[in-house]
Amino acid sequence: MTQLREYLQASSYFANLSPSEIDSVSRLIFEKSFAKGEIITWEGDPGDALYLVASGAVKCFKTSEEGKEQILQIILPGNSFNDVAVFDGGPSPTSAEAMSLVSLYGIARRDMERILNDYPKVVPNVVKVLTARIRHLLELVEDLSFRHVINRIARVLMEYASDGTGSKPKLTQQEMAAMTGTAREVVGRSLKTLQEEGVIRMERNRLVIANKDSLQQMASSIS
Amino acid sequence: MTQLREYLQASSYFANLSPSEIDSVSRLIFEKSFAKGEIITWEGDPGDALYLVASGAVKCFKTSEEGKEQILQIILPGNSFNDVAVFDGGPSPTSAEAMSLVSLYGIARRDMERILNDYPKVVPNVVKVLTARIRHLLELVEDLSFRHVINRIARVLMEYASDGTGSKPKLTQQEMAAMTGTAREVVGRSLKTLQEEGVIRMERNRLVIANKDSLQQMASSIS
DNA sequence: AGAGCAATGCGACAAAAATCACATCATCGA
DNA sequence: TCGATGATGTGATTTTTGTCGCATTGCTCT
Repeated sequence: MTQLREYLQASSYFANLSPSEIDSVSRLIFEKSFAKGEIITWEGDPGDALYLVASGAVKCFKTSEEGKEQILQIILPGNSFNDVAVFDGGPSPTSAEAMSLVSLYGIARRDMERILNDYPKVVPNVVKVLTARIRHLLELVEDLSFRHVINRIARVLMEYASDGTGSKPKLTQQEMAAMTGTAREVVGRSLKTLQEEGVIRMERNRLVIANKDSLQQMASSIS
Repeated sequence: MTQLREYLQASSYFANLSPSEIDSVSRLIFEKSFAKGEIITWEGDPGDALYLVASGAVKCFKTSEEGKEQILQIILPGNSFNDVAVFDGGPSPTSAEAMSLVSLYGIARRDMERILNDYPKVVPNVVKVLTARIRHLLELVEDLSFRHVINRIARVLMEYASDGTGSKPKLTQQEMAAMTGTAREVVGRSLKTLQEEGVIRMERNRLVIANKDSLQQMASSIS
């Protein structure tokens, strides 16, 4: 329980609440776990609850009629998903799947409404989370519209290079493809190219950034 | 002035305020006009003010280093832009340009903060505007990632077919290209294809939807 | 009316990305 | 330890999209 309170204290939604307020909020939270590969929410489901990731990683994605997948965001510990549907009452715009063993803190929609009402201090936080989401999506659009696949992949590598905390999951080529809106084979070939250019290196089945500067350059350049 | 109050009464931000509250809000608003082609906000500018479109049309877009343009949204009367930067205090993520003679109602950031503070009833509206923006961007990502150019164009045609109110501006091929993330020539070819298939028709320099059903089908299909 | 400029039309070609078809490699359970 | 399954590597080929170059057309502003 103390763990939960500490988590809330550090979360983007409740960072500025007093200990006693945190305490009230914590009483509304339920916990839930999912095994790797399990679906947490389906696109189109009603947004019954908002989830905060306590541990593990969750991917938010859309699926096309033809089965292609586009990952919109990988949610790491400390961040939330399913916010949009909870706040506007509409159907969830994306599906969410556990990328690893995941444990979540959930808040039912009703309770979130109550919290917003009772603790107006939370409002600016909500607004910040939503605007951050918008900025993130704008970047994704920019990526899809302006950059070539190899540059998008460089960006993914920059962002998801393991930081030692182990919170960022190792990505498969399939997942990188879903993040960059392309096909798995194309990712493989791009990685090969990056390798030939000495930007990255494969070490015993592990991808290592060999030249961070040139990767950064690839990540920001357009062509 | 009455006009302004009526406008606010109907706007997504202030719809549920009482007449006297609307009155106070209206005193904070300044008016501004722009000629067709004028830039209203540059990407990267501080978000000093939020704008509501009173008349005309405004395009929000990003520009790549190479000069390619991606339109994110066309803002028609009743809707707002520059919200994100105003609410999170960061630089504006997009540029905005007048697509026609435009008149705007502006609210300075400070004043918007004050309004949010004084009239908590506005909060849910803000949240709704932001979530709507997120949903719209998710659709754009879906489009860019899943659909071919010709299907995206069909969607644009469906959405921007003149509705008789005259608020939707006639789009050039260049603009459709910027909306669908492609090149002008490709738009031209796609329109030609749609024409050959009898889906649309060109009448004295005016594009007419000949078969709404098949256009709808093109717009929703993936391949 | 005509100059000038923006918007189009269109063919030819280049480039990027998608698709197919397999072979190979890793890893994780039983 | 041995399959089975999932993840990769890779060539060949097709589709789609992007680019170039230029001719036309249409509109706007004197």
